[in-house]
Amino acid sequence: MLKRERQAYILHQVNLHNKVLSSSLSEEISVSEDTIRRDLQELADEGKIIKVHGGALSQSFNYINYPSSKVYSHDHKRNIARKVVPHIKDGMFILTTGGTTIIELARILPPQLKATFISGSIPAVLEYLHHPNIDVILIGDRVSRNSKITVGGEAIAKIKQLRVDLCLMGVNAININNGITDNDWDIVQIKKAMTESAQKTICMTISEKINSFQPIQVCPITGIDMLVTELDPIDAILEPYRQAGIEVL
Amino acid sequence: MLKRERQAYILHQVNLHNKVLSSSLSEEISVSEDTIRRDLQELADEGKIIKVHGGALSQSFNYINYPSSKVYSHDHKRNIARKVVPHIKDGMFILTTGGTTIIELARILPPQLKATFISGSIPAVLEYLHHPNIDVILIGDRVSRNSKITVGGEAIAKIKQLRVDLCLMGVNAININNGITDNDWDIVQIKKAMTESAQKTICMTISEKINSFQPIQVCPITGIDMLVTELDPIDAILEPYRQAGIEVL
DNA sequence: GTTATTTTTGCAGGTTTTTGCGGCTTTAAC
DNA sequence: GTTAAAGCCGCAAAAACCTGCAAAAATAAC
Repeated sequence: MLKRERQAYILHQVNLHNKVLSSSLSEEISVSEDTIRRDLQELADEGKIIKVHGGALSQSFNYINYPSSKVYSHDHKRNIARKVVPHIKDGMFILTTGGTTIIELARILPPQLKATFISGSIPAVLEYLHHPNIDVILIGDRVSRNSKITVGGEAIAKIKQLRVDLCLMGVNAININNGITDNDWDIVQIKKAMTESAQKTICMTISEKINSFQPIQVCPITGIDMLVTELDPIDAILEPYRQAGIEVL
Repeated sequence: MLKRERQAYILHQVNLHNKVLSSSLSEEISVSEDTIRRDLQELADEGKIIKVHGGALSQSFNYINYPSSKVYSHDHKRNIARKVVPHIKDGMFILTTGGTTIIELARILPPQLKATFISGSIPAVLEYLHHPNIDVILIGDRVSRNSKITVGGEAIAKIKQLRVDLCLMGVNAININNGITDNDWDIVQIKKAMTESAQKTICMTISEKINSFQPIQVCPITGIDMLVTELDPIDAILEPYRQAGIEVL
C-alpha cells in the first residue's frame, strides 16, 4: 500500500468514526505502529486530524474533546460510571445533568443500548450522539456559558412535563442533613425539576464530595434512591447513607 | 510497445484500479522502472494522474479523500460571513440555522457585539458561546444525528412563539422559480418556521448553489430579503434575484 | 537505401524516502 | 505506588528517485 493511499485511508477512517487507534490501524493495514504514528503526525501537521496519545481524533468542529488527562479524578469517575451502566436498561427514558462524571458514563455506554436520553447539557448530548441506537432529546433555553447547559423557566417547564424512568445526577455536594446541594441557582432549579420528574434518581459523585455542602439545596437526602461512588459500598463513610435508606454502590 | 501505447495502458490501469505501482508496471510491460517513472511523470504533468512515491494514484481517488473544494469554499464562506456582519446590530434577536457558512459567521462576530442568538444547531451554539457579550438561546427537541440540529414539533412551536429581528439562513439550493429548497423534511420545517418568525431573512450561500434546487421548498423567492454570496453583487448570475426585489450583496 | 537528427531507453552512480527495530523516556491505567 | 502501553530518537536496510550519459530506436531528410 502506498503511503499517500494509506494516509487517505486513515483520514477517511478518522472522519467516519471521529477517532482511530494507532494499534488497530496498524493491524488493519499491516504496517508497524511507528509508521502509523508518523502518518498521524503528518496528517496532524497538515491540520487534518488531531493527534492524541494512542491515536487521533477528527478535526470536526462539533466534537468537544475533554482530554481525559485534565479531568479531575478521572479514574474514579470512570469507576463510578461502570457501576451505573447495569442500571440502564433498553427502552428507558433517562434525564441527565451535565458534569464530567456524566460524560464519562456517556462514553462507556454499551453500543447496543437502545434508550432515550434527555438532557440540557451540550457536552453530554454530543457524547450521546456518538451512540447509534440512542435517541437524544435536547432541552432548550438560555445556555449557561461556563457549564454549557441550558437553564431557565422554559427548560424547567419542559422537564416538569416529563415522567421518566431514571434521573442520573452528577452531584456537587452531599451530606445527611442538607441532602444534595449546589452553588448555582439556575442549575439547582434544573436538578430539582429533574429529580421530581423521575421515578428513580441515581446520584454519582466522587468520595471527596461526600459530607460537604453548598448554599442551595436541590433536594433532601430522602429525595434520592441510589448513591454511587468509587469506594467500596461497605466503606464506613457511606454507612449513614445506607442507614437513611439509600441504596449505596 | 510504443511509448504512446504504453502510456495509454498505464492511464487505463490507473483509472481502473485507482492506483498503480511502478514496480509491477515495469514487470507487466517489461521495461525498466526508470521508463515507467518517466511515463508517470509525464502523465502527471498533463494532470491525468497523481504521481506519488512508488507509483501513482488516480485523480478521482484524490478528490474523494482530499476534497480540495473544502478549503476553496472555506474562503468563500468567510467572505460571505464578512459581508453579513455589518447587518447585525447591538440589541438584536437573531434566529440562525446550522451549516458551515453560519459557523464561519459565528467565528468572526465582533467581540463587543451584544445580541441574542437563538438556534437549534449545536455547532453554531458552541461558537456563539465563545463570545462573552452574546446571549445564547438553544431551541430544544430531538437532536438529528447527522446535522446536530434539533428538529421536531416542539422546536417549531417554540420558534413560532418568537418574533425576532433577523433570520440568518444557510441555504442548500436556491433558484428563481422554486425559491429556497432543501432535501431534509425536518430541517425544512424548522427553516420555514424561522423565516416566518423573523422580520427580515438573510440567505447566505456560495455561488455554486445558485440556480440549483432540491425536492422540498422552504419558501418562495419572495420570502427572503437579502441574498449574500461570495461574488460581486453586480455579477450577471445574480441579476434575476435583484429583479425579484431581493437585496443582493 | 543511407545518413543525420531526434527521441527513447537502460544503466551506473549517488541521493532521498520510507520503513521497521532497539533502546529509552513519557504517559496513562489501575 | 506499579505496570503496561505509547511515544520518541537514531540507525540501517530496502526501495524509490534523480542525473547524466551512451546505446538503441524511431524519424526525417536526402
